[in-house]
Amino acid sequence: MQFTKAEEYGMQGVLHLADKGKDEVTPLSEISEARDIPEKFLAKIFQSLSRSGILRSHRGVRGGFTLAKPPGDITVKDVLEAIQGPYHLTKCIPDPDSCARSASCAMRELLVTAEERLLEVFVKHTLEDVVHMERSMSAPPSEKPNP
Amino acid sequence: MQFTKAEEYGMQGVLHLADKGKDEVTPLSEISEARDIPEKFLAKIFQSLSRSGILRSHRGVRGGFTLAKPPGDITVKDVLEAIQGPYHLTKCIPDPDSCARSASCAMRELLVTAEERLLEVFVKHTLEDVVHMERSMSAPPSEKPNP
DNA sequence: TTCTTCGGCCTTGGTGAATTGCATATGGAC
DNA sequence: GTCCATATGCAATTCACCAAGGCCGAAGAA
Ligand code: SF4
Ligand code: SF4
Repeated sequence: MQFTKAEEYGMQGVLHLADKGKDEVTPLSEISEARDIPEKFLAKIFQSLSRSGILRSHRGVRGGFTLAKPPGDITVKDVLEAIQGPYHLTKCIPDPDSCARSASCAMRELLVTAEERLLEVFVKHTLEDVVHMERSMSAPPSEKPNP
Repeated sequence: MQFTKAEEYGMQGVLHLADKGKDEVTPLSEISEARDIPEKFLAKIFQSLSRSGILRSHRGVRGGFTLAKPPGDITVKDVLEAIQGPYHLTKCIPDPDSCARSASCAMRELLVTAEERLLEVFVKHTLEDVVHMERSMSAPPSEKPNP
């Protein structure tokens, strides 16, 4: 990365849609206000996500966006990579020829491993998982009932 | 990250020292030439490493740098953090107050996990390990003896 | 003393992140 | 069929930081 605002906002926006159900069309203005995201910025991010087939856009009055697939079929990695392209700690990882030293570079081996560990976390969680986590975090009603 | 040039160069430089043995004083000029690193840039990086107690500097004729500790006592993470400060995917990880949403944000939980997985790799490998890997990679003499 | 090497500070150019603005296209509501 | 809300596309701006280079001073061995 670094984890950019675009990724941050993009995830928030997609989670907002996932939380509302797959087929509820929601305009940018609502998401922008609810999650406190600059509307024009979010528009650009959602365009990337539409083109990647993660969102579906609907123009015209009462238009907006919906998820293109069920939340359980979209991983966090799908969203992040749709926003900022494939993530790599160094360019020598996807393209060993970019560094003359790569063939005998031990650091590169380490970086490949590190990158794998990082991405594993994002691959193994779908939007459904995250929404579920979010709900259980924000609503713990039986924690300490009033005496 | 992103993995910056400073980290890249810093690791290369430190590995060069580790490869030569703990107590061999080596000037910037040699490292700079051997590993193809801009000398002034490397100088700045090594200053940070000196201040962090990873390197020791020696001024004057036949001066240079040495490791301050045995290579087995220095982890890759030590070096990387000395160069660019503590690594965090987002600022809400070390400082939850920086985001109003942090208390009920599931993404943050995911990011904490992802960051841990990434750093584990850097903590578990010392310079000694990496130098050892490097040697075994660049010198496989018994792989295919001449017929 | 002298020469070598590091130390600190300041400057520069370049790149990309994070916005904002405006003009255009689309399609549902009426 | 007209209107208006909405997305789409492109341009431009601002700002931060990375990468590098230059200059002079300090330290220290010979
Ligand atoms: S030196 Fe190693 S880690 Fe650095 S760019 Fe080259 S191959 Fe990659
Ligand atoms: S929304 Fe969640 S992940 Fe993003 S900064 Fe706030 S706490 Fe961190």
